[in-house]
Amino acid sequence: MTESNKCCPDLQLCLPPELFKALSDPNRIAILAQVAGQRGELSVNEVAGCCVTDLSVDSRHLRTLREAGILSARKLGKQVFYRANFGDLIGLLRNLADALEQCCPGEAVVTNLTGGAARRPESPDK
Amino acid sequence: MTESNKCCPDLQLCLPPELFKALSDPNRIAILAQVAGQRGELSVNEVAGCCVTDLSVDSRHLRTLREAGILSARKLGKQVFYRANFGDLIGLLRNLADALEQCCPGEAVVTNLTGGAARRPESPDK
DNA sequence: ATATCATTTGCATGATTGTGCAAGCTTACA
DNA sequence: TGTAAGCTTGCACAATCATGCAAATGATAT
Repeated sequence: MTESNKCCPDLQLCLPPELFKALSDPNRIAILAQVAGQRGELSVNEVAGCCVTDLSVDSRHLRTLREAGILSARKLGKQVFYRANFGDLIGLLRNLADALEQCCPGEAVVTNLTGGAARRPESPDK
Repeated sequence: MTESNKCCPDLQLCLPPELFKALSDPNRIAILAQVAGQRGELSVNEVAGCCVTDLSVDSRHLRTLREAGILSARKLGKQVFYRANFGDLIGLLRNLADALEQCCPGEAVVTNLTGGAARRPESPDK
């Protein structure tokens, strides 16, 4: 490549692979939805109640989500309570959406306004 | 769990693990940023120019991103041109952010308004 | 047809990951 | 103190994945 990243050189900064990796497992998504769907916080035991996997597995998934900044944890007696870090995650998603939108806006925002002419054949598929 | 997902039972639908898995690799992120940073479209060769990995590897990464709906491809002669599906991705991210925001808004949006009392020690860390 | 360019695919390999079980650790309680 | 509850960690194993090389496919040009 002679010229690279003309219009949004730091788009990569909005796309942390570690975050997406934390969200790339179906069981972790189920756990996240479980925690996020609760008003307050959930203990490891409560979270594990909705999973078919071993409790130790769920504990590890919770740890992964916490280390990714998606959940936060609080120890209370014998139990550890998890809750969703909504604010951080929402902010990150909005930032990412905005960054993508500002990146070559001609392609981004007005997909439906370009009319049928701009439509292209999807997926060569072999 | 006796009761599950009180306030947002279908949050999981906004969190497709396959999409996040496609975004979970640093090299794929670099490729995505490369394609997204371009005004138009990029051939496989052009994309590969910015990567240290083998061209066949980049071809596979592009395929992964295409199958995740993040990129779309168009064959032109011998070459295959990729471009970012900005609209779809932006919409998905915004939907997800909105879903999270509407999910237990007391916890989500006004994190700073709850005062210091609700603050909890982060990360038990062992 | 032959050669060349652009891309994809088959295969092998090393690394990472998700999982379950058992053991360990921390806290609460008798 | 001892015992149990709640959670984490060590270990092993199977599965997935990222990677590079070589071969194959598709398309254009000679």
